[in-house]
Amino acid sequence: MAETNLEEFAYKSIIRLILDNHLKPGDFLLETNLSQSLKLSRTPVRHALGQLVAEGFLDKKKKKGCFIPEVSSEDARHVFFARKNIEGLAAASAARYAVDEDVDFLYNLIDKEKVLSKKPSKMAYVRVNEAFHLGIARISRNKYLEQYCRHSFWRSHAYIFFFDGYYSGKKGFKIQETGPRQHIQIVKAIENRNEEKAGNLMKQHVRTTYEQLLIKL
Amino acid sequence: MAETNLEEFAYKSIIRLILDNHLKPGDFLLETNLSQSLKLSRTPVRHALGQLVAEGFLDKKKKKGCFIPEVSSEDARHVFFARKNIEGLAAASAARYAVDEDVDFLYNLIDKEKVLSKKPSKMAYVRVNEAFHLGIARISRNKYLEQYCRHSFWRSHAYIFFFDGYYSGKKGFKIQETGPRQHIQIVKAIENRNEEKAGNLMKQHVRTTYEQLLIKL
DNA sequence: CTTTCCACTTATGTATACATTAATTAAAAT
DNA sequence: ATTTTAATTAATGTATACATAAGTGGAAAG
Repeated sequence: MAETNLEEFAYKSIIRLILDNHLKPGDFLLETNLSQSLKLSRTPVRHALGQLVAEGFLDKKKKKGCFIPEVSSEDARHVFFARKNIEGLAAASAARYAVDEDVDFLYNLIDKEKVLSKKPSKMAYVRVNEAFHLGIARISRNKYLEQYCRHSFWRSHAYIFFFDGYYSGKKGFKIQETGPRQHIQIVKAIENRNEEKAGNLMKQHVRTTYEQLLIKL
Repeated sequence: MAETNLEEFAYKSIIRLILDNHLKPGDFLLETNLSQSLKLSRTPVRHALGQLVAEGFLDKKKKKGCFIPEVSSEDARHVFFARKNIEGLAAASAARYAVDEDVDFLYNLIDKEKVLSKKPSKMAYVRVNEAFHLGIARISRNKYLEQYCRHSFWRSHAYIFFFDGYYSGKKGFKIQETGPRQHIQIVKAIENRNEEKAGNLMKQHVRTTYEQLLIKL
């Protein structure tokens, strides 16, 4: 917490709040509340919220406040369409630029996934999954692709949380078998420097995620 | 200028400043300067700068300030790669969702381009060109694609300005013949609802822009 | 019972004073 | 002459007081 200014602290705290604290779409994040609970003035909190809005992770109504974006099936279609194609590009690019260390990194994540499949914990699974997808985005070595991947990934995640009974308190979460299996195939394609295959597998993988979501809708 | 708050005013003014006022990569945009020249307090200016940094249009050094991102041939390659593919997706999507009004809108822009080719003015040309590209992004009816298009377009524009002698004061600007011609082809593909063709033509068009840039480098 | 209007509340929007720190410059020591 | 160090500067970072407007609820009119 030290070594960083209050704006950054506020920014990270708010993200943490969003990811960990079961905030529902439509919920407001009020400057006054946040500054009280984080024990700082409104100024850095306001700045952090502005960042999150600019990045597209929060929406905002003038003179009203910032809130978790509303969900809709149309919006889900849009975000998954964008994500599918952009992550596909990133995976293809990753297959081109990956060095051995990168491949090792991805295999390590897959090992962690295997361990988690024995003792399922949604929080842990989500983290590893995120590390995998954003890891490939990073390996693409293209900061623009990476930025768009990160954005569409996080934005799509609102749906995964929302429709998986996370907010409504359903318990029956279990890790999909398809996820880890597809991850392995993607890494193999990257390892073989097969750009086209890596891209197509990633597109397919994101499509699968979307289709599993649609069933619950 | 009315009907909007000062943060928005500051935001738009700064973008305008960047696009119109010959700012070079590495140039700083200082809160104090801006607030003086825009005749408002630092607060809304600071907020606007924060937005622009969060959106990736400006870079920032802690306790130092915000500045126009540095350029490099590697970065140019990255941004044009992303832009080419994403605008390609957007054009394909536009071919799917365009209504007659949209096609009219695009043909109108092309008419304006034709007029401009007689009396070339870089500023005017750049505006119409931007309206064309962002217009297609809008017609894609996908707000995520649109956001990424807008970002990569603006970011790539830094290069077009920079290497076109805009900063260095060279005068010999003339509108490329290829640009308007390719625009017409793209609109025709959209009019015919030919998604694949529209996408490929747009990719080709952005690639052309990049190649014309590389010659000057 | 419904609608309109007005004051009231609440949260953002803005200005300003002050704190902090990265960078620079000049002085001092080796 | 070069390096170290201390003071200055110039900008951001932060807190706070106040302004403003969007939403709310209740009283008055229909």
